[in-house]
Amino acid sequence: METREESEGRPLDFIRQIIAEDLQSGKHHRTITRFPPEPNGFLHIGHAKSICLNFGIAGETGGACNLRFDDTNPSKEDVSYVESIKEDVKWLGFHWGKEALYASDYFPQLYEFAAALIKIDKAYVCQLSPDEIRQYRGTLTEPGKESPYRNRSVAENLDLFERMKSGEFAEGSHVLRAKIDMTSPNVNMRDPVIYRILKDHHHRTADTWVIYPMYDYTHCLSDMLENITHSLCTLEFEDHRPLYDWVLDSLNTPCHPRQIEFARLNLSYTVMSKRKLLKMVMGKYVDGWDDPRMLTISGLRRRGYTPASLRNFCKTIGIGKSESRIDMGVLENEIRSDLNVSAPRRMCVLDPIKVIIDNYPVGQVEEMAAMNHPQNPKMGERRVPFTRELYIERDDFMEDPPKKYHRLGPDREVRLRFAYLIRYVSHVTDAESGKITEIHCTYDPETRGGAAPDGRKVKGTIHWVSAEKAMPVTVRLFDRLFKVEDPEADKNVDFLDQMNPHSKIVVSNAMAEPSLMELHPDDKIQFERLGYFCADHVESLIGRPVLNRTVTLKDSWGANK
RNA sequence: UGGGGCGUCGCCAAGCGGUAAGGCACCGGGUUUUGAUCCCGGCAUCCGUAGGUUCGAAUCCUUCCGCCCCAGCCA
Repeated sequence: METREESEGRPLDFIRQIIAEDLQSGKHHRTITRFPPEPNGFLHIGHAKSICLNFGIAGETGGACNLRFDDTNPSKEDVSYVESIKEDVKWLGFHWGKEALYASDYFPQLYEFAAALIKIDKAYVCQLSPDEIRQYRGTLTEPGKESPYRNRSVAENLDLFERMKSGEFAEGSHVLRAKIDMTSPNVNMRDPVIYRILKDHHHRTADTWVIYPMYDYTHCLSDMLENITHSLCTLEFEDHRPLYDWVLDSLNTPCHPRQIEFARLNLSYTVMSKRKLLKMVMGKYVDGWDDPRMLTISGLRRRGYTPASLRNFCKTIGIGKSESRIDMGVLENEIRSDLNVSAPRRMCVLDPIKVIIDNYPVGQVEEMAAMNHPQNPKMGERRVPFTRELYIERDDFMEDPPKKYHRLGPDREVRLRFAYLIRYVSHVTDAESGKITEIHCTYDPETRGGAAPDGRKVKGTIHWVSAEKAMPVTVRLFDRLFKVEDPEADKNVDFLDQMNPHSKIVVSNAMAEPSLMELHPDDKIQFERLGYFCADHVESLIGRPVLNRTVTLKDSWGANK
């Protein structure tokens, strides 16, 4: 019973249950997991799920989690990716042992294991062309047939494999195959290729090797060499588990990790495959891997998400085997609840309309005290200058408002947050454009700070900024990258055609309160009534912030409009 | 029509033979100088389907249905 519950009383997922049992039964005394990214792209939120799982389990059970780069395909991999991956894992708040590991470090051992497989007649060099290999493999419903090279002698195989390694043969001319069963109903077991010739420059081993081991062969042995106890991967590898086990069993290794598969993460209104993300980056559909709209770790970081919010998100969605698509709202909810307690409040007007307080002295400036957080006085307050001419949000005035509209309109009185109650007098409309250019109001001097001595109620509270003292800032409003919940649902439509053309709106002349002068890159704030924003850590300077909208506030009014 | 998986509230997800947790969303109500936050309440007589076993089933057995993955010298 105890093993099913975490300290917080949350039930254990099926993987943690298995591990708890293994620990209790004494099968293992310490768990070692691993996070094995291929350095061929940036990490995304789906990887965060795996990272939180693997590092999380290690942390909870006093074990360890290795960061191991699965770098067996030099044609797709690059050092720049290993750097970004390390940075992202660290940023998420996790630590790997002594140093990062690389499958490529095991190439010499892997080669020896392959030779050993040949010696026990469980691997052979095959000279069928890629095309022929496919034909010989059979189909899902028909068995394959054996390669004519399948029954070479051990000596000949050893010689050929050695010559593959020495670079004697051309790419594609020879492969090493496991000798298993061409009639297996599991296609992965029909003599899978375990080594191929690739004359590419490897980011770590340079030109030392011209033969590279395949994933199925490499992964299990790497796990074994690192004494991994539980090898956690996604569902599509379920069919590969027999091969994982076959390699280790055939080599009779001293350690045999247990592979367990779980469902990968899908989120609504986005795509998660690295291939597709790469396509968006290369095709300039977004501004790079760390574009704030991207669900990459670096994109989310730049957007203003915190490590804790991502970790909480992963905890919330849980681990299971059923394929799911999580609503974006769940992710947004996590960052809101984090920023709600930590982000200082500020005021900014995105779409300014001028308000003139007719009875306020020209040239007078008052410094209004504004709390940095309504529920947390410890966060202190700042002063916001109030003057005769102000800006309010164009949305906060309506000529003919409905009853339920809690803002400014003809004959209405509203509160300017932390300032005064103001009453509508008149407004001016530009004859040509029909746009309202200014609104005249009067203020009640008795209501300084926003409270009416007579206790009268007003329609609502709106944010504002002094027209003279405001600082113009650039604000970017981000929205979901895709128009549809599942951009991959329709196989006949290119996912790129489903992108949301309005996912990034740049507001270059928003008006912010002067305290934003002090904002540092990466600082996170809430603009009252608008949402959470952060100073873009690439493009901001102190005194000249570029703000990214992380997420809007919940809006029960906008939703009913 | 080969093999491997999965089907519990709109979206996730507990449940492990004793009579359906929780979160998000949604709907009410209260507080509020952010239509935010916070608080209170509501939200599956039912667990893809049809049978069976049992005193008792979402949990065990069988049938059928639906969905996903696999035929890279990618991972």
